[in-house]
Amino acid sequence: MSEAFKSGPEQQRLLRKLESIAIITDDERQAVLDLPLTIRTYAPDQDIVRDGDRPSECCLVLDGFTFRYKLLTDGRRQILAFHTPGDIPDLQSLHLEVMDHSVAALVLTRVAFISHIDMNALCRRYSGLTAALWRDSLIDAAMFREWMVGLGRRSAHERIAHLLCEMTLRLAAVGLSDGRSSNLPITQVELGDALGLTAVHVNRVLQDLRRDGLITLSSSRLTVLDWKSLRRVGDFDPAYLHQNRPAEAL
Amino acid sequence: MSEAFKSGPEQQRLLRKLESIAIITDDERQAVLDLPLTIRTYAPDQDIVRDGDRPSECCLVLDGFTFRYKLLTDGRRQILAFHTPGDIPDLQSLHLEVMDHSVAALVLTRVAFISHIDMNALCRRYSGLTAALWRDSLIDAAMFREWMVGLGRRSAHERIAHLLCEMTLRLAAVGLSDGRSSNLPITQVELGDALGLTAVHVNRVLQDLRRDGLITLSSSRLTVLDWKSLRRVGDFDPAYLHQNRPAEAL
DNA sequence: CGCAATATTGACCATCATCAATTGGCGTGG
DNA sequence: CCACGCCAATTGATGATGGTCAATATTGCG
Repeated sequence: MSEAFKSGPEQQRLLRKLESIAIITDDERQAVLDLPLTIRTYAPDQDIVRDGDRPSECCLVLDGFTFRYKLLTDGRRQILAFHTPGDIPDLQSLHLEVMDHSVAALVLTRVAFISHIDMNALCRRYSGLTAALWRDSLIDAAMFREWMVGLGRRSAHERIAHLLCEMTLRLAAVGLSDGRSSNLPITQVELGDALGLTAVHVNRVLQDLRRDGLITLSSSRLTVLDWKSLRRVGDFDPAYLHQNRPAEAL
Repeated sequence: MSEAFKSGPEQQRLLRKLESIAIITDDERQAVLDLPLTIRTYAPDQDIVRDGDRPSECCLVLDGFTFRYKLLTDGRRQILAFHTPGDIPDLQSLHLEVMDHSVAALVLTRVAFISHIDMNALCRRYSGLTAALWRDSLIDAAMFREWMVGLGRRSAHERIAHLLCEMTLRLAAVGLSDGRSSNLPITQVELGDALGLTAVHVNRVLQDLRRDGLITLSSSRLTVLDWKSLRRVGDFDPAYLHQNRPAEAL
């Protein structure tokens, strides 16, 4: 269930991510490729890191999906983010000792762990990598801000349309969508917990979106039939994703 | 309206903030004290940085309050955060070229600007300062996460009680509250925009909290009469603030 | 003293929650 | 191969939280 690698294809995943958010020099590239990783696999709904933990390593998503969430004392759950391959969902643990939320696998997911010690050594030697990782954590925060707008001020229809736009774009950015159809293994309960809605209401809104010919969504397959309308309904502007290359194809 | 300083009491404000979140060496301390600042003053509701801007400097709150917000196309507003003296509300602009939200003064506010060039030079030379600032931006994100939980999953009463707890604690941390009574110049409209509620509903909930003897709030003065109950109503756990010294006095 | 911003009140209503039951898809074991 | 079981999706009925609209009171302040 757990294996250590030296310079396999897993490091490449991290490298591609970093190169997508900053310019990486040859030295830095090599240092990333030399990073020791520990690979582990998680079942759906299994926790990877828990609220209150004091992690000594960060996790990098390799295959599958993860999500971050917080639980209220009475069991209500708020999902804070969904993560795709290349993401480091608990990067913040590098500088915040104790976790203020949990990270779990959404589906069967392969994860690579990088020790904080190695990560810090890397950052101390290469200020370019520090900047890249810092920037990554800032984009993370930018996505929280946009979700706050949805939770606070958007209607259920707007929120759902917005999320579908965001996920399609993000999956396309890592080659997991052609911008039209994607594998999106998120249940309606999870959508509700992410968007501050009940699963029942999510269901009804999805039916509206289907009826209006905007999307198709069944057995984990999302297809955007009418990108323009979906984008309009969700009032979606991808600026907050801070992707350098504009998604002109969409 | 704008003045340049060398090593005045304004740098002290920044230093105290950094020392509250990380250990700072003597060299680093001196470097912060030598930081060139530009001081400006803003009227209530005046924008300091705007959504879409490409700032070349960061702003440090000296006196007063600021808030960050996003506007929807139809005018709805979501307030993302309130900031007190010592905070750097747009620190993320150091690594994200274009602003994805705006920063404005809540009341008459004095702000110090630090150029990105100076900031980056400082970070390149002192990795401890980089870590401190990075950590600060991660605490910022942690607060967004907690607010997301409120917006998505808490009732109006819970949200308001939670915010009042948070503000009291944060103001106490910078010496602007004794933990009981504080100057909190936030209108009910602004509270609503921060909490995803209407001003009318905020008004009604505040009346409940007053009637139940939890707080007193009028003419910008908040007094917590029953901290324990307020904390219980808001389901408030300050862990997400990542303050090192626990607020045992409360 | 008199505006202008903020707070407050009342009546009415919409969105979304709650509760409960049913359906459908799919993997598994007999 | 099919029945069972489980999980996710769907449907219906009902209701509460919080929104909307509009008027009035209060407060701060020049």
